[in-house]
Amino acid sequence: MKTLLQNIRPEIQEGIFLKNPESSALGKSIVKEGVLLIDEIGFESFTFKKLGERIQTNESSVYRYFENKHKFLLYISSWYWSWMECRLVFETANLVDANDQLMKAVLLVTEDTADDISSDYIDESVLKRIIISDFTKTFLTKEVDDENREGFFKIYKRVIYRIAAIIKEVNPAYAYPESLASNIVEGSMHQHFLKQHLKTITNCNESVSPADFYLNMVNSIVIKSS
Amino acid sequence: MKTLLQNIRPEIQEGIFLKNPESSALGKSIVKEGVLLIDEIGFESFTFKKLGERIQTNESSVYRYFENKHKFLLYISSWYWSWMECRLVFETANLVDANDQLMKAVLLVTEDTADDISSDYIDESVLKRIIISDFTKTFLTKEVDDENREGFFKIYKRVIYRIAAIIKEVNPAYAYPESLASNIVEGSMHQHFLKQHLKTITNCNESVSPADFYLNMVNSIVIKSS
DNA sequence: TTTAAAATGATAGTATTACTATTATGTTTG
DNA sequence: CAAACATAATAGTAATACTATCATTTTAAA
Repeated sequence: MKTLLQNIRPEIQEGIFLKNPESSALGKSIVKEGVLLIDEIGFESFTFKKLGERIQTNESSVYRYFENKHKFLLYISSWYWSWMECRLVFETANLVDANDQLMKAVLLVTEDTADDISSDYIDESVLKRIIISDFTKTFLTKEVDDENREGFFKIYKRVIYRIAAIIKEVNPAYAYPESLASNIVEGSMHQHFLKQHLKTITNCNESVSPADFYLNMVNSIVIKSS
Repeated sequence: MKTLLQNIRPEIQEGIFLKNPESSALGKSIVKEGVLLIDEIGFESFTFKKLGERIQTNESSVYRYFENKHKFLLYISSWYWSWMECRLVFETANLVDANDQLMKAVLLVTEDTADDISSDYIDESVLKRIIISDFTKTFLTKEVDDENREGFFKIYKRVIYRIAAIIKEVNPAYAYPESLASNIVEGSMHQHFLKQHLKTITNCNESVSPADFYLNMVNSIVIKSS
């Protein structure tokens, strides 16, 4: 499993990058160190100038790979969701029971960290922190409709469709499979954030994880009523 | 009801503004037109310079009321949640049954728009659109812990506590009242956004509202199992 | 009604951001 | 070995995100 996923290269939508960062050492360094820098200083303070200084290259070289930092965030987000989609496929493939598939899928998208699998150059646990804090910023913009049309959220949406499909299989009568799927994915990121920063408005803590909360939710809504 | 809420002035946490915008005509104009401008051009493109031009005042005058646009967003967010808290209190006060209180509370925080009540100078339906697109940006920053310590999210958290309290009353055995409350509030904003912009990953549309989805959720999770 | 205080307006200035353009230098590959 | 390509270095622009200063207008207190 480890080696299998290690060699998977995500297909990132045309238009997110100017030049494929996978195609060169500099490109990989931009992505790897960019992720670390965003984690350290936050997306708002992150600039290509600072990244250039960090990896001892020129600002203009970074601009040859990505138009701007928003596109960079889209790139690493697509990377993350592509990796998540892979894991969803692999880890539910061998499960015959739809209920088991649903439990596994919900666990995967809501669980704390997944350091069991790691790519050669991107630190997934750091990436996950960035996704929790910054992923919503990729679509909470005035350009969301244009960018959606260009397919920039395709992989993310595919993850939602996949979970919704399992929900439908478990309970075909349930009226809101897509909403529930998007609520679980987006909501679990929110609960992770609250657990770290606004602890009083969540029940998640060291002993209770967002996965517990959402597994319970899915059980009550989809499974028990079926 | 209308007149009652019209006269309510929200208490905004010390430190969010430099000078109370409620204290002058210019201050009110900054808030009123600032809300409209953010709605028109988006929070990312919004600047105090543009706002100054719009209301024919100087950029520096705007800076006398708010340190920066992040604080401005915090201000209008506090305003919104303060108004929501008021409505929660008023509209559940006369309900004796906890179940009814919960349904009403969930309806209030998740429903489409609430143009039944309007303040003298802030357009609530426009404000709600901004909250849906931009509220999460108030806390998805590196400064969230400092700002939380300063009480900048106090009113928002109070809204969550209130809903969580009703959940507990309806079903004291339920293990995740705060998480469910924060999931409903945050999640409904997300569903509203999806309904507008990423329609394929939600079941909400012209005929199905986020309120339907969350009322169903609450019914399955809290009420039926109690 | 005067006068002092407070609020606003106008102008200027700085550092940083978010880029684009140009040219030089190094590095592959056919 | 040369052409093509990638990167480095430098410079430059417009906009952003402010701060400071000082003049003018408004308001409120004596």
